[in-house]
Amino acid sequence: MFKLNTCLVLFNENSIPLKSNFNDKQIQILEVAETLFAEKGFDGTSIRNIAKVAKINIAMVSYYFGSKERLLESLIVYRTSDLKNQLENLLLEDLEPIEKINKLIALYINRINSNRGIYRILHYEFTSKKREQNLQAFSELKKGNLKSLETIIEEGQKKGIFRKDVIIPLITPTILGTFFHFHMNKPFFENLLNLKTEDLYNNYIKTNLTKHIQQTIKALLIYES
Amino acid sequence: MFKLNTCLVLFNENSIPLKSNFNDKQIQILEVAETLFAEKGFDGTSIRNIAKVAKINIAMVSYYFGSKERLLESLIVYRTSDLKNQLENLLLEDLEPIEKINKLIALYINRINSNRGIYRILHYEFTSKKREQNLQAFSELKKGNLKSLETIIEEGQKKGIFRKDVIIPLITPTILGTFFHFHMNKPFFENLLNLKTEDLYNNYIKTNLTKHIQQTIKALLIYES
DNA sequence: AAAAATATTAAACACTTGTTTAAATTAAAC
DNA sequence: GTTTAATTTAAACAAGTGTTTAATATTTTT
Repeated sequence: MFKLNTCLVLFNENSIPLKSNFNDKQIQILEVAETLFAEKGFDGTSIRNIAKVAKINIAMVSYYFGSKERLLESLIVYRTSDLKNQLENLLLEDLEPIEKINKLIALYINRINSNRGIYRILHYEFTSKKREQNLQAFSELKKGNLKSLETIIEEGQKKGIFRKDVIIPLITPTILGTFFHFHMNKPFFENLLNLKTEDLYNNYIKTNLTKHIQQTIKALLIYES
Repeated sequence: MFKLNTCLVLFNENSIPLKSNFNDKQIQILEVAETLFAEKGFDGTSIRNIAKVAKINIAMVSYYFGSKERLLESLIVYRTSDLKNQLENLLLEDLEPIEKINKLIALYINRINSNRGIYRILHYEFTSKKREQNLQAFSELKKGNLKSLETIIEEGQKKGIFRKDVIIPLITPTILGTFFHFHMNKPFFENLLNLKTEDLYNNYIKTNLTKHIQQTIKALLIYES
């Protein structure tokens, strides 16, 4: 009588995303959900809320995704499926380690800033034990990203450019945490730094904030105390 | 017939907290609310939920705080009222600038880590426009904290120890953001760094994470490129 | 064009939400 | 000890929650 189309990304044995076959209607729902989840949180957003904005019937969410929880899962898959590849391509480029780090930072910040919604959601919907099940795929992504960073830094250490007493897993928190904390306090910094328009705000992130993070990580990796 | 005791902190013209006169019952409710809000978010926590854990009647929240929203306001007041003083005392200590910075970082991390709940709540319940009203008092706190940091860094710059091309308002995001991002991804790092018990986790924050942040900020402030 | 599969709908489901009420209990004041 | 005030309670309130159902409309396949 009816078909429940899960449409999740398929993974092979090496967990490389093969395809994410969401149809137009699903994508429409996903993008509305992304906006609302980011604005008001997962629990703060109701299905009726999503349906109204997306101009669909409330039953369509269950029909296309099964449940609200699985809508969130699908959203993560939809948004994180190609970051891995981008990072792996960066590794292969012919650049000095510090340049790779700078590019990695710029890539992270730009990517997160233009997919603001989903990363904000990831940043704090997945802390509670309740959602730890969904966390599996996300955890794999994070491990892969860390591996890429590790490769670059170890390369720099071998060349004698980077110091060896840094705790590599803590560098990601510094990069991403700086961005998130800035963005989480958007109204505060808009006011403090006179970033009256959305353009000014985004530009500040793309230039000053990115530069600050690059400067910080470079100093951390190179400075001899 | 009944008295509605708001019990908010009183501010004088200089917005210095005079006293926060919550009674025992209110504090009991506040601390349960803090735990639950931090665990499951504001919207994810129901009054019945709080009442059950705190072993009180559900009407008591409205009775003592007026509403769920005002319970959150009270919680913020209850938890943030003495940080300002601690920072101002640090400024007066007779220490080298870099030592002051290190102490400020340790103070921040320790304080946030032992009041984990409320800061986690502040970190992401106050981003949505919806709660911007409550944001006023919190914004004042942040401005004060920034002022303290600025004083220390400018002192170091005058002494010729610190470089002058750092963007001071972005240092707080690096300090706090690093901690928060680490803490937000607790399950991930517990697994990655083998922090099996709560003690091991807390100890890692108190030693390694704090050291990493101090090392990072020191490098940023001192390193000449 | 007929049949089958898919998409969409409004209505109902059972349940949870924050808040209020009015009665019952306990504590304080006189 | 009686009266007044403060606290606590169970019950009810209207509104909102995620999900399911069965009927209808649309599209695709034969």
